[in-house]
Amino acid sequence: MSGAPGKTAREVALLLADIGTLLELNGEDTFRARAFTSAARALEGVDADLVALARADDLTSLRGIGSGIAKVVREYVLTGTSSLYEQLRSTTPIGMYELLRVPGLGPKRIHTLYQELGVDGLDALEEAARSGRIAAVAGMGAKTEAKILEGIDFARSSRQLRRYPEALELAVRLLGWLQELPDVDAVEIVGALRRRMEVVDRVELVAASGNPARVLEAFRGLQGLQEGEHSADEASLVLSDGMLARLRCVKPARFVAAVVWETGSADHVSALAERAAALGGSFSPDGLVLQGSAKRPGDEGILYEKLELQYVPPELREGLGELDLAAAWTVPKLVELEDLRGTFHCHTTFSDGKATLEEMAEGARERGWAYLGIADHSRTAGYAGGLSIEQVRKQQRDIDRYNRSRAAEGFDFRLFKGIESDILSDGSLDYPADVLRTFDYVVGSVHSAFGLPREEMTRRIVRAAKNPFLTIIGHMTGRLLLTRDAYAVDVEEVLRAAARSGAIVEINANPHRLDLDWRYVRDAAELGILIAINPDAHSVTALGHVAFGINMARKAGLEPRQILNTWPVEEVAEYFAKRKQKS
DNA sequence: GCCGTTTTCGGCCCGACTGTTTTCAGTCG
Repeated sequence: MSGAPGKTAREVALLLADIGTLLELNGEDTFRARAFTSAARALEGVDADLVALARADDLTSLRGIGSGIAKVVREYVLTGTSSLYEQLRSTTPIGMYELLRVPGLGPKRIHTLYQELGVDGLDALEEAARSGRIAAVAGMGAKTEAKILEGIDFARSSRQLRRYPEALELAVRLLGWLQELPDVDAVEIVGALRRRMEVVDRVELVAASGNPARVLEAFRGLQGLQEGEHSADEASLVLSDGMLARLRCVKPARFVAAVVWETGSADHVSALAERAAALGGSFSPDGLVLQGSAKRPGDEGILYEKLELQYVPPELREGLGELDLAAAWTVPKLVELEDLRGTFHCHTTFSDGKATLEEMAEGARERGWAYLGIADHSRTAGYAGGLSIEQVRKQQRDIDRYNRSRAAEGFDFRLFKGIESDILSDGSLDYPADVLRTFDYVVGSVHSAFGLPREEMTRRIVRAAKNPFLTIIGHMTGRLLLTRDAYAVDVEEVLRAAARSGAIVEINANPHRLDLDWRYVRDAAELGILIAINPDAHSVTALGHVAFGINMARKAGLEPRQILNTWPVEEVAEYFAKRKQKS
């Protein structure tokens, strides 16, 4: 759990990104800070042995890394620490990070507020705003102050929360550490994380041991963690970055029941308890009792069976009616990652992607996929290198050429010609009809004018959903988890329009989005809407984001057939062609 | 701090929007 040398590229990327943020917060030159940020991004997808490169003095061969950053990386991978990072950390109050979560506050203003008013965290920010001192700072005024005050609640509410991948990473490390303990017989990640929730407020684990007290003692002694609350069979710790970790440790005979108890939502678990009571028994944190005797189910399936229920996968244990399905033995056979044969929303170097068309295609083939849809940004998205009509034509020629050469080589793989077209303010798409017609499919997304009134935004997206050129509605609400709320839109109304027009709805699998929200995906599925799981990948590695989308599809109870990317290539092509015929 | 067949210095994705301003800075996507 500590900083041994031999860092992975990912760990180095995290360090460089953190340094970039710290430099910004310290009011350093924007371009210097950006150099660290872009070096971090460049390293994210790199599969290089940084230790070897550092030893060979060859780090600068990597794009985005010059002599200055090479020194930082070298020190970090060889010694496990970075003096630049330590120095920045020691002079930057920890609360400054939280200020970045306040909408309307960027690094410049944060630095100014720190210099002028000593604002070093959310509490100080609120105090300064309430006393009217922010409006008095040069360059800011009453409106800025009011907006900041509004944003503080948002920043506070997301303080302890973590997105799934970050929480999972921590949980896996704790899991590995626990598995190494000689006293531990078994460990399982439980709670919201095991239910694959998109955001969690804590990491929870259950361990089995003949000596729970000793395991909990070791857990409480973990390096770098402060002790929180604890009771007889559990301990909680607040980690240095504010995340909460909780361990429950029980005797092996109680393990399975404890795992089920700690995994389900409160509603799911109380429904299980009701079920046990109806059978004349009981289900509690201590275990399952039926016919007067304590049961020791060997696995979770047996526990559900003893309650005369079909097994319920963790993703569905939310208390949303899943026990009715389990009692009727009609739990859906949930989609799995292996069911995917391709995906449809990927970017390339034609717009703001990091990998070329060919690299993305090869990445998809290596995953065993049969097809990949390329959907770069459309021309209005200037900030993301959106494609002019000429570039569209060029890309389509490249795709045709690629497909021909694969076919000639006998490979069973196909690229689809798509585009992520901006849905403009009036609900129209971003190219004239004669250009839209040339795509196999169109993902329509909102990237601008987020502040439209709810009715207008709904009208805008409904109009797009009715447009026969639009095939898939991309990230429906524009939310960025823990960063930006969904814009105001009547999702139900858009879904009804999509159901009528035959538009597909995307689960954007980027772990920062996971949009459409799985709760609405349930509604979409009930309306018979077809779902696409799209990684919104800007690199080959990010194709793997589809796994997060699968999590959401499973939470929504989807079976493979309800998801376009599980279909064989011929059926997908046919669906696209039919959709276009309506235009 | 990075980068280079317009540059080893002087740029750095770029345009819309907002609020603060009297010509622009900061944020956002």
